[in-house]
Amino acid sequence: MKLTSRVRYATLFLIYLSTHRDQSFIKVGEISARQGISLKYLEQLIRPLKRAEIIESLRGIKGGHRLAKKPEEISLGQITRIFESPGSPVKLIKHPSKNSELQDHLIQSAWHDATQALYKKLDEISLSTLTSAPCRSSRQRGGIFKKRE
Amino acid sequence: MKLTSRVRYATLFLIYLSTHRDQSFIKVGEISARQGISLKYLEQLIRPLKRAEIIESLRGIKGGHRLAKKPEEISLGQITRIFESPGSPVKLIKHPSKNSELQDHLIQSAWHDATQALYKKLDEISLSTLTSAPCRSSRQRGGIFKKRE
DNA sequence: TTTAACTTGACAAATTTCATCGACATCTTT
DNA sequence: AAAGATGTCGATGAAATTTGTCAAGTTAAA
Repeated sequence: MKLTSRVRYATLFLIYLSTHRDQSFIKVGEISARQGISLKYLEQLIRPLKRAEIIESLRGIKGGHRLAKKPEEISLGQITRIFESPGSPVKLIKHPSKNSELQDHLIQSAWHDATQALYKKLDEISLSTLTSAPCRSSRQRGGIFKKRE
Repeated sequence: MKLTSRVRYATLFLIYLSTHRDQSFIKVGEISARQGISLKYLEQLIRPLKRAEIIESLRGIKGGHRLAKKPEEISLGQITRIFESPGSPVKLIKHPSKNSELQDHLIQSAWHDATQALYKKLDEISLSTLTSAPCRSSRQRGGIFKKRE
């Protein structure tokens, strides 16, 4: 599982589209400027979203992007998987050792289980979950990003 | 939230230590070779773990590493936070716009809530959860890493 | 005690990937 | 045709990942 600015930017972008479904076809520059995201980079991230048929785009002076699905049908899990590299994310195990294969594979699958639990959580979180969330927990606290001393 | 190979490697390493608590002081090369992880890179990842007092190390010919805590006291959340960059992970919002600040902040905090939900999940998953997991769900299925068509 | 073997620890360099930026082509409305 | 938007391609800088060199600590044998 890879969770970098790609999925963050893409999600921010989709949330914006989700909360502006009335004004169809929104321009990238609008979101880029207001959310502080690089315009050209965001444009690159939009292409995979379009291929996945999560959004649809229109060129021209009145062009822009809009959601191709309902917000409740788009989950963080989908978005994350879109930006996952197609290659095998779990490396093959080299075995200079002899009979300890079972142990090694168990370790790999332990990590596999962890990511799966995470994906399950991500699949539960949809755009509508995020925008109309009643369970806002820590808006006023310092937040989850405390620095370590 | 940043979830890259760092936390994957570190977790794989810690799981190995967790399942070999009888043989105290395990060498990095052992894990590196068997899990297919770059030796020198893994050595770099071990240092932050040591600073966080999750493991303790010993040099010399009989040296190596071992857990400094019980497996149930070490969570994926801790590991992830250790490798988080100290800088602000959520960008400040530039405002060429006028009065739409509320909307923009809501979008940012929506993402904030999502990552927080993830961290909460990560905090629930400890090393002992992973190693002695009775809830192995999809060992035989294709797994979570299906490619998109 | 000395030496050799083997380990982690500290840097540094090289390579790949991520993120940003720029130039130009393409599409669509006016 | 002109304007304003997306789409494609390539270049650039920063960060992540990999690899290499050497110093320092620890054990065991000579």
